[in-house]
Amino acid sequence: MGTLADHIEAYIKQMLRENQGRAIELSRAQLADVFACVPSQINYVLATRFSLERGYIVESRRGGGGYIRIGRVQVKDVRQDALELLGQIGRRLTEREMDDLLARLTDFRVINRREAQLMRGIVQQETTGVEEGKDVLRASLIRAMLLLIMEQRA
Amino acid sequence: MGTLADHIEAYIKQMLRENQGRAIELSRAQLADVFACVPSQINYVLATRFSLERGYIVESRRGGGGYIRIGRVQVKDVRQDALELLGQIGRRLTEREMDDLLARLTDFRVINRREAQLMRGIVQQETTGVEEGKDVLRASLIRAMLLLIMEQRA
DNA sequence: CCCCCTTTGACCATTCCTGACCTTGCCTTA
DNA sequence: TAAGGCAAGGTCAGGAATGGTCAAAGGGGG
Repeated sequence: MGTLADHIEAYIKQMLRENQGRAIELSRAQLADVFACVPSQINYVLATRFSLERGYIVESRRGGGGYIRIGRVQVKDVRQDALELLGQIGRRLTEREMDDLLARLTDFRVINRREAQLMRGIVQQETTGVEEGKDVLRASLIRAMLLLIMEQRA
Repeated sequence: MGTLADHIEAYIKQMLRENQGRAIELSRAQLADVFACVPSQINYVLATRFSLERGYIVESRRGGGGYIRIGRVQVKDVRQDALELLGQIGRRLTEREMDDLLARLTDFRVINRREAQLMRGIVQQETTGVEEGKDVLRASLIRAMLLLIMEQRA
């Protein structure tokens, strides 16, 4: 049930939860030791699961006393933030951008896992077979569905 | 009662039953091995027998640790009619047809007035400025939003 | 015989994991 | 205080493990 990367991701998120969402600090080498993997695997996890698009901020320093600090982007109101993100979706939205957006909204509890999955499924269905403008259609669909969800809950 | 596709379909449905309807996870290559067929046959079965319209959600991931997850969308009987209506939406949907559809759905209390109005607004917003394929986009948007609403209520 | 559903296979795309090599920062010591 | 050493973390490219797509061939019922 999951790759090494998934487990490391879960481990870090657990740490964040235990720290009430405040930023945590860790050592790359130590974490790699915990999971018995090469240190660069940690970078892979950070790059793919804790990107800015997904709502995380990662800073680090090299050299003696080096560290990696992971925090979440601060938002006053998640709903407001979500609306802004929606506004920022341009005319086009790639699959990756959609995944990042949905992951972020899920992490921030704007939508739940099931809704995210469903939206992915619907977009999948509506875009297969479409030749051109897949990204444009995807942007439209995601905007429509998210707006609908958020307005319904307002 | 006969084709390979039918057997694979039955096999997957059996797995779902045994798992009490909770989502199951499988490996495309392994399943193909079980039935001694090419992996893409699995995709065929998924596409033809486990579509959203039929009440299933399929998500997958490629690469190492890849998987295919199949879950059920819960649709109550009340919504079954609506789902059929949805299936009847063709590739295109004029504004007039959309209005008729929303009116019917409102009459049958599948959605309420506010939701109908909201959907109209969103469709309006997403289609203004679009030159070609407005009806196609409208069909897509309405299908997407209705599916979302119906599943949320399941 | 024709049409539609099935089946196959060649080719493609994505994700993960590792290891070699690079950069940065601090500390010790001549 | 300059040089060298040690202690972090960063980059990148490659290989392996999966799943996806699409067009063409196959086959069975009307």
